[in-house]
Amino acid sequence: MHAIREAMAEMHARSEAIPPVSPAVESLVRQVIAQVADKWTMLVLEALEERGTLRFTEVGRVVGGISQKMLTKTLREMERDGLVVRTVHPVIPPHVDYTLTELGRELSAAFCGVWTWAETYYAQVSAARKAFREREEGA
Amino acid sequence: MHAIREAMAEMHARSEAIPPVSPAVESLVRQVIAQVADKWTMLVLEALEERGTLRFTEVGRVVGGISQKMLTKTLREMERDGLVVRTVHPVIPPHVDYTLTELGRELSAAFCGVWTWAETYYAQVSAARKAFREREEGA
DNA sequence: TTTGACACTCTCCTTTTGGTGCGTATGGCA
DNA sequence: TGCCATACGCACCAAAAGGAGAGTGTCAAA
Repeated sequence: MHAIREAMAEMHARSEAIPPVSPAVESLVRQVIAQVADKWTMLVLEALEERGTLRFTEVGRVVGGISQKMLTKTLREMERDGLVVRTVHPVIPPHVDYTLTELGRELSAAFCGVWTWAETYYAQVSAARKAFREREEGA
Repeated sequence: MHAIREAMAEMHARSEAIPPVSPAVESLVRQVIAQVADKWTMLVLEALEERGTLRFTEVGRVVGGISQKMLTKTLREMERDGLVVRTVHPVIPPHVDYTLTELGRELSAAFCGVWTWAETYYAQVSAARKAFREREEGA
């Protein structure tokens, strides 16, 4: 009855022994990856990379299709992680702008490969999806 | 009263004019990015990249901390997108194994930069987070 | 005869994600 | 006098993500 439970428990237990680097580092890296490999983060990163400094609404416009709530949240997290600098000009109406830090620019460069992959292979991905759909419809 | 509504509407309308490439391609690329830039997808990709062919439970063990449900879902999506090949050996107990396709290997290579970034800069990210926490506690 | 193994599927439940719409401060403009 | 603009915060709600646990089918070993 509890076969799966035990199997999964063992799976998790044994997985501790597998990582080649220290588990603490591995965990941190995964945490960073999980938060950084976010759709909006990638999009904002790209917007700031190719446009330089932008204001709040400008980021939204360039990214496109993002709600104010998610824009705020994404920018806050990026600021917290040291990817962007938030500069507030105390004027009325408020003026805030966002710029990538060196860390942010490095990350953007790292993601460049993924963008290139997507642009190079998106046609192959759609083809694969189409074939998959047809296979399961035929079944 | 409807200032925000109008601002956002205009934001979305104008955003159509900004992308440098065709909007259809842009949309597809974003779709691909959004699905591929997923935590579990990245982790499974890496597991298969460095271990070669793996069975279902082996993938789970190597990735670590993933539920069966998410493992199934992630592998199915990757199969659908042409990133992995799923081979069923009709024996009992069942034996299914997963291997990266060329497309999958290319994507894995593309993500390599992000992994490197995370490993290189995770310490800077934690430092940034710590500084951020202290700043907001002090405020 | 019971049990375990694999690779799932299904249901139930909680957590997270994300959208909408409202409120806010205040100097400048009509 | 009163509305507009910016960059949010907050409350409410729907949808999706994700985890836990049980069930499945069949054969071989205990």
